[in-house]
Amino acid sequence: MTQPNRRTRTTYHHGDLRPALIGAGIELARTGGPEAVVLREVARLVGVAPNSVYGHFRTLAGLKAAVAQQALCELGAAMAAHVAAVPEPSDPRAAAELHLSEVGRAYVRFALDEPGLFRTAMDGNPSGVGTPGSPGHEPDPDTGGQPQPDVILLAALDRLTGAGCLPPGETAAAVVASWATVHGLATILVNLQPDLPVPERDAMIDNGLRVLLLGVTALGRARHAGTS
Amino acid sequence: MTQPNRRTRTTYHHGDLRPALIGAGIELARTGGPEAVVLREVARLVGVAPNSVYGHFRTLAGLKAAVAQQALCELGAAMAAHVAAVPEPSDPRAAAELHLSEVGRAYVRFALDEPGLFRTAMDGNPSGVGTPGSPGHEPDPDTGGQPQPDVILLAALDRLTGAGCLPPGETAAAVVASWATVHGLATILVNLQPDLPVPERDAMIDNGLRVLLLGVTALGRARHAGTS
DNA sequence: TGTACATCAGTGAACGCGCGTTCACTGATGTAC
DNA sequence: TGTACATCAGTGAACGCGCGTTCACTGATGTAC
Repeated sequence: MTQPNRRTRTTYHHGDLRPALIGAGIELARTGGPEAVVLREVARLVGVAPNSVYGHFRTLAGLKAAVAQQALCELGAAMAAHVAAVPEPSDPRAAAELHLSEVGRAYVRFALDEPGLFRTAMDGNPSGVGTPGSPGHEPDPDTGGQPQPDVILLAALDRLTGAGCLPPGETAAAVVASWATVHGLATILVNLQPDLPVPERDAMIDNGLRVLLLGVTALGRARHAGTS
Repeated sequence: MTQPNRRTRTTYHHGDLRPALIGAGIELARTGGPEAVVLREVARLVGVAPNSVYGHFRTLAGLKAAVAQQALCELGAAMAAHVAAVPEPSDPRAAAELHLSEVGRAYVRFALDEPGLFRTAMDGNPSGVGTPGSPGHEPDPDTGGQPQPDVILLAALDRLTGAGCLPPGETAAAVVASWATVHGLATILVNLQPDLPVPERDAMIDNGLRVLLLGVTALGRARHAGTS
């Protein structure tokens, strides 16, 4: 947290300022959310004059966008790690269903573990995360090979389709329902119910994911009826 | 929007300053969200000295809380109005299902129609809205008889239970799933996808609500299996 | 009905603060010859 | 290998701003006698 400041540093040039600024922004965001990412504080943390930020970003907004992008990457990485750690049932249908469930759980868990980063990722990020698969969605260029949350979700749904649990024509519905459920759970628990005891909180997550899964898998059975 | 300012006003005393401050706060929140509710701007709008606010609120946070409470009331009122305007199918099961669906739609629609107020209502409002029916939830005192969003949702689920579409033991699951779906839809559309074309947006809402309903009604059929 | 006086509701001016951003600058670095 | 010089990366000081809050105040109101 304490970086070499001008006094401490031996070199005049920092050498790697841009990533250092983003890193400091991440630390501030982790603790205090997006509104804690303040130019002067970032510079202070890195040990550099406030205006030196302008050598690397045109404006504070630029730095904040980079920090948000980074936070989003951390979300993606956390999801990938969580999912990779869950053992696979042998039954392919059960495996596909559990997979979706755990992708969602990972999303919510990240929001709870890192509320500041979660809020930052969702802050100045109008389309960094979004409706995956919606028309006009072009892949973000500078993710550095990190798995993106929306890609992970889409993969989980593809797998469900492959296992015969979800008709291909209903991917859009499954995407939006999954996304809404997990994002709703996350924002409710983080912003509206931050002090909920852990058992209640976990029960909410379990219940939310359970109903989601029932709904998504029911899409296949209800293809004929027009319930909208 | 232009209130009598000190020049315009004939009386020295404003006479009704507290509600006028809240009202001005609401107007600012409507346009610019919670961060637009700024003490000096509120006072300016009402036509009163900045410090006069302290006669009615101990601090800016107090005023903002009152504004958030008011915004929440407007959400409840909008939901009640929307639901009242939807014609009832004669079949009680269909009616109950449509009812829940429309409660959810009203929630999302308010968020889209009044994004500033929606964000304000959800801002400094850790438990004004929440898990209805969760233990420790005491009714808010000064709602002035307005229907509250969580009460409306609970009523919709009760009705579903009455129609035999939802086992009583699964109310908690249905609550959290409904809440997460509609809150997720609302925050995604308002914060992350603000520029989505209307048809796509409406399709997302329809799909989200459709899957929610499938999931909730499936709770009855799947009572035996332990999918969690 | 008239007057003294406590209380109420709002005023005016000022405070200190931290912010984002701009300016002209300087120390360090690397490349060409 | 040595030196001139353009470029790069960060410095230091200052700017104007709008903010929330505090202070001592004053005009208006209502009640007791």
